Amino acid sequence: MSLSTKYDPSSSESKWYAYWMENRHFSSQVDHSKEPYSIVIPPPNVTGVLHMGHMLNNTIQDILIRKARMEGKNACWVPGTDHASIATEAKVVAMLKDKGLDKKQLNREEFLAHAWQWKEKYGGIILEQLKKLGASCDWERTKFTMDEDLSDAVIHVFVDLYKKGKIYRGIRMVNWDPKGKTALSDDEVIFKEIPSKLYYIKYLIEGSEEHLTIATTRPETIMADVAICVHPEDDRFKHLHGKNALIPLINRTIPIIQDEYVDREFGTGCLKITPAHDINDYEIGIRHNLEVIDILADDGTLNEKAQILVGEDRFIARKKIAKLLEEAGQLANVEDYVSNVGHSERTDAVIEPKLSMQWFLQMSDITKPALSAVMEDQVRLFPPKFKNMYRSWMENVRDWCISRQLWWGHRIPAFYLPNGEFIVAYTAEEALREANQRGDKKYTLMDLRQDEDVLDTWFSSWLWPISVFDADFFRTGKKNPDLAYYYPTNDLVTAPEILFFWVARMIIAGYEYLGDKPFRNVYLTGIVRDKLGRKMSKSLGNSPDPLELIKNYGADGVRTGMLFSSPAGNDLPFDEKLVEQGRNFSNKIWNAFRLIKGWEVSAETANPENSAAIRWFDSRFSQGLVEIEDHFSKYRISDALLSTYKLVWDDFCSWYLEMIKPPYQYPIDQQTYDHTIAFLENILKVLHPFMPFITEEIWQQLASRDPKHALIVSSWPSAKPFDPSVIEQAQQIFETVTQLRNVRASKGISPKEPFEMTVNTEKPSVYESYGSVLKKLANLSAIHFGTTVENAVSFVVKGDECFVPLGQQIDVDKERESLLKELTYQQGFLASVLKKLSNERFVSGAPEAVVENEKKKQADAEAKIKALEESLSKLG
RNA sequence: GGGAGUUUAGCUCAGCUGGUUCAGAGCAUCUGCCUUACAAGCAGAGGGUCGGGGGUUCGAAUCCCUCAACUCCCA
Repeated sequence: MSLSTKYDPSSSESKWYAYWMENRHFSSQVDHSKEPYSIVIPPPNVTGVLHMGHMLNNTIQDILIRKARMEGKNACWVPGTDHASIATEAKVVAMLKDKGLDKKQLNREEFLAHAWQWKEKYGGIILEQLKKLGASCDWERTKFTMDEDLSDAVIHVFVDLYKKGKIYRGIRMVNWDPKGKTALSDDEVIFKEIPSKLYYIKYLIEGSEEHLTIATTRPETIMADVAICVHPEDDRFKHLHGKNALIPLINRTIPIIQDEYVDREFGTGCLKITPAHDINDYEIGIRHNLEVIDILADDGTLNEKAQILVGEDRFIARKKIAKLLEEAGQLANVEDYVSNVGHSERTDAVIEPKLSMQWFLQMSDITKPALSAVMEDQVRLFPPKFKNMYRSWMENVRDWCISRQLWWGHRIPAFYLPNGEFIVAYTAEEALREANQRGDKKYTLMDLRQDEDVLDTWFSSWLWPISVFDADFFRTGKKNPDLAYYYPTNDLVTAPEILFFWVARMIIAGYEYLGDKPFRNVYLTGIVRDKLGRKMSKSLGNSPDPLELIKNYGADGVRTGMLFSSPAGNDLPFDEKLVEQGRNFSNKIWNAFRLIKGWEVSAETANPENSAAIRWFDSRFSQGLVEIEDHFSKYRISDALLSTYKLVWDDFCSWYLEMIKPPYQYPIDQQTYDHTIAFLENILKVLHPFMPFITEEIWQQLASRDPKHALIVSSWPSAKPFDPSVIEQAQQIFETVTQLRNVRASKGISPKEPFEMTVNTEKPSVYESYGSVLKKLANLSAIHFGTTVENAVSFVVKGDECFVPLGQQIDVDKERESLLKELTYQQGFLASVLKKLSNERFVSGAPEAVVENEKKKQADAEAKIKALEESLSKLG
């Protein structure tokens, strides 16, 4: 036989993936004779490359989809990518910069041409990488959130929600990057501790000689002040209520107001209110109906509203104004201070809070069905602990800011007229028509100016479970056959960090547009961390390269390795050891196959001695399968894998194969061989979702099969009813074998030296049917039945007393000691059981089954004690 | 500041509505083996009183209170 002792994954992986693709095993079409089972992939960014999080996430999806496929369902896993406005635009800007091009020199169309070029070149990389992992997506259905039809869907939804009155424009404070001249999302802002100064500035109270002093880190913004705020309960300032103060240098009058927001302990207890340049001040400004004065231009210089230092950069202005204040005698003091300052992830510029006009989706009503769907388990979260988080978010949700100051994305379909009015319409033509119906003025397309902003990426991906099947639905309002058949999808597998950003919003869109959930179950994976518990990230460089791992350990090894320690919702502390374990498991399976493949089959004889082993494994397999199915039904994928692992390694390899294995160079009988092949085939089926490549490889080597009978489309095994006593009996034999091996190991006797064993039992038939097994696995030369043996080591298994005569090798004192130890334990056990049973309140209070169980324990313990006492007396 | 979660063997985790002397699994560790399927392996063994304290109960890892540590979300 030429099979290597080591499984080599490299050749079979590409071979079988190509085979599955060629035979279109991943593809799915509407077929009403079959139950649909669908999953939509959480679309990775087009900028993305495969990282460990994707590996975990997509492995789980692939396991679910492969199992469903084998269960005869019409399994459809839709892949795709999302356009990731911010990340992609940043990439493209960086790429242009490398080419010596500045985004500012390009117009929108030119920039987008570059962006699409970039997308065509790099956008598919991550999907190709998923294939290496074995992902059985229906690639013919691959979608991209900026595909023409999906883009149309987004625009239709925007128009629709606007017409329903759910989308509005409003002012909002954004993170402004004065260097990049763009707004940033909160995720793109990095906070750093920066040493700065706290300036104490004196403001004159109007109509008096008195001053009050405020402390600020941003003296350059005093020209934008609109009030001074004190705490209403603060006795130090009660006499100032209702008075006004004068801003230093420019002498503008501002009111002194009271608000509980003020921290009396911080600084002087007086707060200057600058709504245009601080989010908290902005909110106070709204509460007190204050005006907003914005003194900063987009590039971070002071504008004419500042009145002084116009045109100066904000940091230079800060120094200059401190000097001016000092000269005017209005700077009381300067202290060193460390403040937490937001910086742009990309330009490192200090972020400026800036008010700007944005588009919002009103969330108060639209979220209601989505909240109850999860609370009432229409959509089930795994693990369910996330329900709490989900609820608190949905109950306190704020309106969703859906506009972004970028070019790459879905451009907002709002068209402005020269008079400042705007019209939301699907196309410019429609907007024009409406504009001309509105009034007597006649406009042309040239008069319309479309909003410059694009929509938040989530505003397209929230439609994903609908639009991948039927993007036209949003236009036609009629479901196409795909949507009618595959929606709602079955499972969604994603990370808890985007439970709100994405999952909740998909549920919202599902109910808003189809009146139904987008998926039944949401499996939330953990975050893959390194050994030190840090999140894996490119900047830390602590993430292994997934493709490298696949190369070294095989895709099957990596898949199982990742799952070994990955219960739903728990973080996964990644360790290459896990992947090694996965590889070793592949190897174990491979070698079991090598053993079986190497057997010569003799047609003539059946070997009746193997029938007990066959009967046992048949039962054990069904038992194991029930356990595995149970784990799957609860989305405990990791536990399902571990149960499979033990079924294969311990039960099939370590026990079953050892039991039936013929001696070297002897043939195996036909009957045992046939059963063994059938067992192996079932095992391959159960393993397939976890380890698709090696199982298909072995499956195809076991017999020549046509594509219709490939493992990937074979039928999932079903558990047969089994007799638990078969398993119990085998368990007894296995324990006996272990005890016998233990005797050898503890006494330093070679496994090659045969033993004779005498058993004192009431059920000799068990030992008779497993006689050959016992002899083979424990190297017994004979099994006798009897009640006593001189000079023997003895042990008790389930009430049966076993003796192994060892002649001179036996140390009577040691034997007695170990028997006594066991006896003491059993007596203690019995005592505790009896104590319970003699307790009136236990017997009357506990359920009958529990009491019954205690009585059984009593009987077992008594039998064991009796056997042990007998053994002791025989030791003399 | 508000809310949630976690804390069980060296590591990662199971332990459902309290009931076997209940303390489990995998990995790691230790011992002995290259026994012709597999040293990426085989056989055997050791290891925790369930974060601390208190309570309820015939009985608590499991329920309640409290303290502590860690994590996350929101502000």
